[in-house]
Amino acid sequence: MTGLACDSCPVRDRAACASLAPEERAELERIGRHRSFKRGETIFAAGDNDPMCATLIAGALKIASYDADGVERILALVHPAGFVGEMFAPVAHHHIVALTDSKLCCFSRKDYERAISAFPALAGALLRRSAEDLHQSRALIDLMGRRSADARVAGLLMAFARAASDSPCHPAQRFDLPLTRGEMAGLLGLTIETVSRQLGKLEADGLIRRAGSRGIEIANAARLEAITR
Amino acid sequence: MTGLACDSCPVRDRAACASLAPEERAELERIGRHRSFKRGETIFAAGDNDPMCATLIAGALKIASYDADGVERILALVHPAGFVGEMFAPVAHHHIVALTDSKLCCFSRKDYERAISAFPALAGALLRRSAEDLHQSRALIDLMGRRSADARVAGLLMAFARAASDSPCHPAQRFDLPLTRGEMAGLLGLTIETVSRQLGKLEADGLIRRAGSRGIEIANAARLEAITR
DNA sequence: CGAAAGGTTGAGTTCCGTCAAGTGTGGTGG
DNA sequence: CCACCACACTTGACGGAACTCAACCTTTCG
Repeated sequence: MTGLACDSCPVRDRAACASLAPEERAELERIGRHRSFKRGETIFAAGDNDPMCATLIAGALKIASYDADGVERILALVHPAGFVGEMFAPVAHHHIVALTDSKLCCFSRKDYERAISAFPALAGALLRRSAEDLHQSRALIDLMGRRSADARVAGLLMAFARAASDSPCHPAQRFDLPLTRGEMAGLLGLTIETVSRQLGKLEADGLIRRAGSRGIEIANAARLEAITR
Repeated sequence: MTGLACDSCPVRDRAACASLAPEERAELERIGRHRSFKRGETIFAAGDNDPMCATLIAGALKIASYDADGVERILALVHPAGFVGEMFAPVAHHHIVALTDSKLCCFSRKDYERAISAFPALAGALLRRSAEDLHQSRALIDLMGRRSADARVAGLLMAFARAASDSPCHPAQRFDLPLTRGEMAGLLGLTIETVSRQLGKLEADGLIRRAGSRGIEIANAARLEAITR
């Protein structure tokens, strides 16, 4: 709920606004504001008709829908520098919830639309982000289309390992799961129990080692990758 | 392989180029060319490094990946006025194949990139298309996340019914399946046999009627919708 | 300390994938 | 015109994988 300070923003050169000239960014800074959310808080709810959009500065979000039984289905994860919010639909389609304590840089849609038409570079940057999001979505579809639970869980672990790595090509060998079992299940279309059992089996087979309930160490990346198909 | 004729183009006011002023469109017309593909032909293959992009004029496409066993996984369907091709990645990520005989309006990526920076309206229009694609992807993720095969098949039928309808709100009551059983299976992460059995069961339960292998008539939309969750 | 939330494990059952055989149907060529 | 073939689709039997239900363990937090 504070003013902005783009100069010290941790995502200042990765987010969409990074493409702007200094004076353009000053204008964005004028119309946006920082907000913080605690783990589990809902940022936008499906059906909201007071549309907002935002860049994630720190933390992590999930985009999710809930069926009639209240079962959560996770449609996408959002990482820092990611952009969320409906720019074109009249109402929000999905729930956006903080996975961890998070900071966002929020804009009213009307203001942001004006900024897009005023600053052509912004449209280009958003297009690039959107293409990236689309690619991530399709990667998830690919993952969920696998028919066996072990392929899905192994694929998710490899995806996390890649995301946790600094170098874009080599996956991290050791990382913490960013999701609960229930969230992993919601992402993969499985149940909590199945995810838990598959992790146990991967450990028993010597493909991974576990430290606590969240820590993962990849013991045999090649075999883990091989299960993935 | 012919020149363009935007004036008579069937998607002239729905595709991305619709946002352009006449003289801008004339420039696009100069750098693009029409190509036709037969059902089953590959338009772009994953790994292509001679990147192209295109607007679909007529027909239908699938974006797909293939696992080590050759099992096809369909990541997205593309309808007329849709845009395909990687604008940002160095190589194509997925295969793009014609589902039916199709016509495309193709551009080299380099040319199209130039057009985007020259004509800001084009970036906006592509952003809108991209947001739509992203929404479709998430709808598919939602569908695939359903745990039972009947919910997935019923949901797919409802999606086709909505797509086949002229009016955006009410689903068509009668339509032809645009996909083979194998393609439906690849889209939903099921097997051909399971899709076939679920269709049989939906018919036996009186929720749908079938005419030939492709014709579908929705007999009880409410109950079909209810299964969907 | 107790409660709540996340996680694991076990037993039983249902569902879906696999394998296999069989039924159209459209297309090609004799 | 018909024989043949390829392809899409259907149907059945079977077994294994994943879901359900339930109990229990662990960690965190008030």
